[in-house]
Amino acid sequence: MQLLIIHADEFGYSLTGKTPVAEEIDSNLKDEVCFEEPLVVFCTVERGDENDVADIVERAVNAIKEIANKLKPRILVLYPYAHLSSNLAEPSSAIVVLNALKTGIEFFYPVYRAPFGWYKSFKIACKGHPLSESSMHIVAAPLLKKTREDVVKDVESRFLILNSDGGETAIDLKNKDILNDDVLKDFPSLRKVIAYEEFKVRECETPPSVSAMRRLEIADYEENSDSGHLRFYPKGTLLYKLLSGWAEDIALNSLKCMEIETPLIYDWNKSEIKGQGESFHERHYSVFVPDEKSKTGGFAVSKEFVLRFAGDFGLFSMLKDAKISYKQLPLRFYEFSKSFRYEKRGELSGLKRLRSFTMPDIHSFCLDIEEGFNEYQVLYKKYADLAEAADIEYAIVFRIVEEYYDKYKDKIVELLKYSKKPALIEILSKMKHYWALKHEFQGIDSVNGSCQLSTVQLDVEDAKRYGINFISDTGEKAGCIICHSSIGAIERWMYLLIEEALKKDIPVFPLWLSPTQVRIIPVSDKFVDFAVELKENIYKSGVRVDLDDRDFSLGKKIMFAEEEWLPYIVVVGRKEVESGILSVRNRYKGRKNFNLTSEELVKEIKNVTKDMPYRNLILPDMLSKRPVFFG
RNA sequence: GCCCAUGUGGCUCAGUGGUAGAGCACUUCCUUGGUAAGGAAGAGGUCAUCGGUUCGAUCCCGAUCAUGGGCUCCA
Repeated sequence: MQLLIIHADEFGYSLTGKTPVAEEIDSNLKDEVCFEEPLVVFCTVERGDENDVADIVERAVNAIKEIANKLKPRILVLYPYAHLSSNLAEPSSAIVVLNALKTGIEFFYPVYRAPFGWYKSFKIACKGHPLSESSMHIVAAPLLKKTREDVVKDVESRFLILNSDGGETAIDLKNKDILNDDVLKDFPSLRKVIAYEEFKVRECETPPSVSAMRRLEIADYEENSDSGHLRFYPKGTLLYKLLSGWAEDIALNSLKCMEIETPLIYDWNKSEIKGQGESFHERHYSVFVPDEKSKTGGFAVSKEFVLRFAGDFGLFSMLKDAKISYKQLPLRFYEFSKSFRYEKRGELSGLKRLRSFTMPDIHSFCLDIEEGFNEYQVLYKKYADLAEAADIEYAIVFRIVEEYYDKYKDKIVELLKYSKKPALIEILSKMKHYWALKHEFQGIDSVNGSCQLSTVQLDVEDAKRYGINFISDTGEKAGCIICHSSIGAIERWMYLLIEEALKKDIPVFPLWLSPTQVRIIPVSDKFVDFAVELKENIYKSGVRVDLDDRDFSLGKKIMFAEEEWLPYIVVVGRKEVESGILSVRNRYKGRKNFNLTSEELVKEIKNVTKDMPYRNLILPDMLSKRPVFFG
């Protein structure tokens, strides 16, 4: 809310016509009014003010009261004035706020409110003394966290385990013995998540991926950046691109989402941005811009931007302005976006917890809960497919408001059937956040820690809050049901892929994600020509293949390949040149050697990686041409 | 942010109140090999940074920064 307050000798206005948003006024009211010795409060209600009318009004009333007490005007004139801000509230909510403000002021001062939405001509004679003019920007308190805690205080939750056959077992999370209960005996992954998330059981070990990500030349710390911003070497970049490619494929080819791209920085002075920031505990990066008017340099005081801390801003802002008909629903959008959160120093951890991370987000805007739930199921299944394809350990946790659980339990069971897993269900006595229902796939690392990957949230409130409406079949505005979802941060997938590999005796990535799929090692440089030809042939079939042409002994080159977790190692020498049969070491089969032709090898690889994204190698395929990034 | 631990060549680590050492990697040479380390030589370090104590600090003390763990928070 923006206020311009003027202490005047005289103030008068007359109505000259209606604007399209004019409020109805009492016909008895005079068209022309004049006040002596008033305090005129020009007031602009801004978008976001309606979120917490009581708070914003209280603040405005206090500010006005403070000035009025000093100046002792005869009357206060509350004058709706749209021109103090470029970020106006909806007219209907502006009227609500203005009326509340009038009521608030009436308690201590006589007040007159000019009509909203009329063209008016006005005359004002400002007194001109130092206190006679002031302006102020009233924003809601940064108290959201507290108020949320207050809201959450009387939300009760209970937990149960829901099986894919619909069977329920209530569990008491006050009692740690549940971890050894028979209910969890057959579901070790779910047990780990409950232990880690609910009982805070910690192994106090460093996840081995923290050093492995560097040793494998996937990711590394970047000393010239801030903590929590990593650099990715070519192998890490390939992993990242493959995972992103998968996310994109789901979004664009399978779900036919519209893809958008929105800014990375947003105006911190906009109330909707600030409002969200507060719910993230103001853990954002601030971006200041140079003050162009300043001759001595420095930053513009009036401008502050934030690096976005979630992916929703751009999309929501775009849709707020869009004209949407019920006939177009559901609408699906995809955005691949980097988010920035200024996490506390001690919260950062390898690839698990970063200050910048990448989220491929899918949002579906739906007609009603039914349609929302259909979308929910579609998204859930896609994300479950990825978790299976990436071959990582995960468990499912649902969080649901009681009434929705009663109504939609069957649909959840359907999803659990699809996943062939049970889930931990948290049932909330009432709404705690904007969602009525959400689930998380909790990935599990090699030290029994867990972290959230994919999530889908059925949001029944935000559309109203952000003004995302569609026109219904009766021609009225209605709020959408929003399905928020993300496959999860790409960096976290990388984290869990490395962790999952390290749980095994012979660590290895899934073939479709292996930076190099086949390594060819000539026995000596006499066989390099043959090896190059073989490499070219395999490469043409769409397999990531490279060739170790360095001057190391055979044994050493094998060792290097093993340390890189190479899935297939092909040694070529005189025997292979003569017979055309390759000796292939297969890491998925206990590093045993098999005799295959190159066609059979390609066929096997193609078969295993069927339907998965593919990208070419993004490193030189001759190892002698590759720099050593680490070690 | 708080508590604990760590910081020595590109990597993994020894070591000492009198300014440093190994293995690997790197460069050059020899070796032309059959499934986890063939051989030799060379080059590489203000011992995280800044202060303090000391005749003298990489070592002792303090602060800062970075990394890991716990709390808190979270995708």
